[in-house]
Amino acid sequence: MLKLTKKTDYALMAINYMAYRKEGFLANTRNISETYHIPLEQLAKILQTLSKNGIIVSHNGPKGGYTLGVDPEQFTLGEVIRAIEGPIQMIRCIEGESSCSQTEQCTIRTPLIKIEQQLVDFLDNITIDTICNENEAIDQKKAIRGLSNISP
Amino acid sequence: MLKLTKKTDYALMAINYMAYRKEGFLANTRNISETYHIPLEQLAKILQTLSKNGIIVSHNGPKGGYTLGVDPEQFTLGEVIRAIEGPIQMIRCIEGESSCSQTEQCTIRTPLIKIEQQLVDFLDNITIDTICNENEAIDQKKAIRGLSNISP
DNA sequence: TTATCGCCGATTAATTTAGTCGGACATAAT
DNA sequence: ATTATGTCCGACTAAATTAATCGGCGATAA
Repeated sequence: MLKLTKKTDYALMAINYMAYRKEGFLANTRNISETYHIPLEQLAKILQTLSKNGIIVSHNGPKGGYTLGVDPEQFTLGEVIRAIEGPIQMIRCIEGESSCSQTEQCTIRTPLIKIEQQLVDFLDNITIDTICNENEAIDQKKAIRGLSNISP
Repeated sequence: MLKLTKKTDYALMAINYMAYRKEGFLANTRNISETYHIPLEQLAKILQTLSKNGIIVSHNGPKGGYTLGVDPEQFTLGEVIRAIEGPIQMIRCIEGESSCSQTEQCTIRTPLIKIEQQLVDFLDNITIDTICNENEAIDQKKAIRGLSNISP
C-alpha cells in the first residue's frame, strides 16, 4: 500500500550514516548494522546494490568500507528507491508488456499512468539532503541541550 | 514498492463503471465482474467495503445493485485507497505505536514523515473525475474517429 | 415463497518481501 | 606468505502480505 520496503529504509539509514562525513571516512557494513540494528547479511546486500548503482563507492580489503558516491544535494529519493526496488510503478498493468485481460475495458489506465508519473516526479525532486540534514538539526539540539544543562 | 494493490485497482474500475451513469442505474457485482474480468467473490467484498465507507450505496434484493454515493469531483483517490487498504503509510515505523528498535539512532524518520504527508496531500488532491472522465474523452475520440471515417 | 441480489467471516493459495547460509575474491597488516 | 578483515555473489528458507475461494446468512422484488 504505497509503502517503501524495509530494504529501502535500510538503504536510507546507511546513506544517512555516510552522509556529511569527513573526507576519507569509510563506513563498513558491521558498523552500520550495529548502529541501526540491521541484519548484517541483508545490509551487506543492500550496500552492494547501492554500490553497483554508483550511489556509494566500495573500498575492498581490511580497513575497507563504503563512501557516499554522490552529492546529497544532487541525487534523490526516487533514485534510491529505483536502485533498491526497481522502477516505481503505482500501476501494475504495464509490467513486462503483458497487458492484462481487462485492458480493453479498462479506461482508468491512462489517467493513472499520468498520476504515477507525477508521483515519480515528486520523488525525483526530494534530494537526499532533505532526509539527511536532520543530523545537523539533532547535533544542534544536542548542543542546545548541553547549554541548558549548564546554564541553570 | 509504492504500488497500489489489485483490490484498489478493482475498486477504481468499479467506481469508474458506476460514474456518470444515468439517474436510477444500478450496477450489480456480476456485471462489473464480467466486464472487467474481476473474480466475482473478490469484487463482492471490495464493493461491500466501499459501501461500508459510503463511497457507494447498496440496494438489496433482486434487481438490486450499487450506485455511486459521492460526487466524482468531490472525493479523491486518497479516500479510495484508505477505504480499501487502510491508512497510507510510506514509512513503517509508526504503525501501532510499537517503535522500532532503531528509533534511537534513526534520524531519517522525521523528514520521511513529512514526505509521507506530502504524498497523502498529493493523493487527496486527485479527484475521481480525473480518473473517470477519461470515459468521456474516449467517447469523444470515438466520435472523432467516426467523423474521420466518414469524411474522406 | 422463491430466485436474485447484497452481506459476512473464515480459510487457502499465491506472491512478495525479509532474512539466512555458504563460499568466493581483495588487500592491508603482520 | 599468511592471516584477519573487508567486500562480493548466488542460492536458499522463512515470514508477511495480498489475492482468491468457500460456505452460509439476510433482504426484497417478482
